[in-house]
Amino acid sequence: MQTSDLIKNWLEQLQASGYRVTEPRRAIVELVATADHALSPIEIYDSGRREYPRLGLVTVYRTLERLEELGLVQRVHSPDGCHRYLRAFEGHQHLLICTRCGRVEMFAGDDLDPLARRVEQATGYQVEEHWLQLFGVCPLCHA
Amino acid sequence: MQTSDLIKNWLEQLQASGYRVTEPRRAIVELVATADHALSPIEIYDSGRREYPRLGLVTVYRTLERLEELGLVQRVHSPDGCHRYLRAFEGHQHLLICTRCGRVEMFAGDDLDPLARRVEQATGYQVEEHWLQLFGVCPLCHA
DNA sequence: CTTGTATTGAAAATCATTTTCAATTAAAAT
DNA sequence: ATTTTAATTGAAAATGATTTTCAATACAAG
Repeated sequence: MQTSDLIKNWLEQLQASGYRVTEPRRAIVELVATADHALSPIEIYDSGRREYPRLGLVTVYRTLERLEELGLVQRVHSPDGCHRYLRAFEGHQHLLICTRCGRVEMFAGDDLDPLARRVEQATGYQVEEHWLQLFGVCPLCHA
Repeated sequence: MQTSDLIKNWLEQLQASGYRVTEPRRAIVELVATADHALSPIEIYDSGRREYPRLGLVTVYRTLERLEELGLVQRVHSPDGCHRYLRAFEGHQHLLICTRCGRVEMFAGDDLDPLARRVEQATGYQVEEHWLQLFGVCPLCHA
């Protein structure tokens, strides 16, 4: 899919879910849908203001919330405790992070559901969320 | 190892690393070394004050920092973004954390290696480390 | 027992995030 | 096209977690 189509698609999904398509949302969607790395709310705010100067940080948070609801973005937990947001691909995705340059790759993780279910049975827990991250060195950093 | 020995051991390690053994630290170590679930700083503060009423929250944070340095506790990232601290165990363990009470179960390092190798081939990354946490509600918190 | 320094806790600062609320604006209804 | 109506917005203030500052305290070395 072309990036312009992706943006259009996200906006359509917002609308189809009963949300309005507004200028601030357009600016945020444009950034997040096309980003090649995970963005923090403040980064989105700063970049977004270049596109739409009246943008408020609160709107960034609220829009990310909506996009997460719709499964369009996924939250990334940084070791420092603050959150970043990444475009979600289909299905549940896990992260592979380069320990040298910080680049983030995603990979499919359906594999974990059987494990989660096995652990549920063994422990009696109701597993709600799982979080898997791999750390490694990306091909570019090998050189 | 007896819990009393564990506490003594932690305090000795603090001292051996050039840190002083103080009343506040004793109270904090007593709590964290013997806890059966991951504790948040504020929980440690509240419980710790029963043992040593003049305890300050700042000291809790600082002591946890020291204990983490020494590899005695490990930090656990909650989905809500705040941190909990857990006595570090030997070997590679994965965590299942109750999002209500912070109780932690451990399950054996069920082989993620095949997955890691598959991801390596797909991405060209050299995977060095993996980190898996499950979040859920424990049986006790269902009631 | 004295002394030097690590440690402490209260208060204030910082940082991420949420809430409140009056003004604005998208989109449905006319 | 214009009106209407409710969703949305952004500024400011509130919140919650964590960090910094700094003068007072207390551990442990001498």
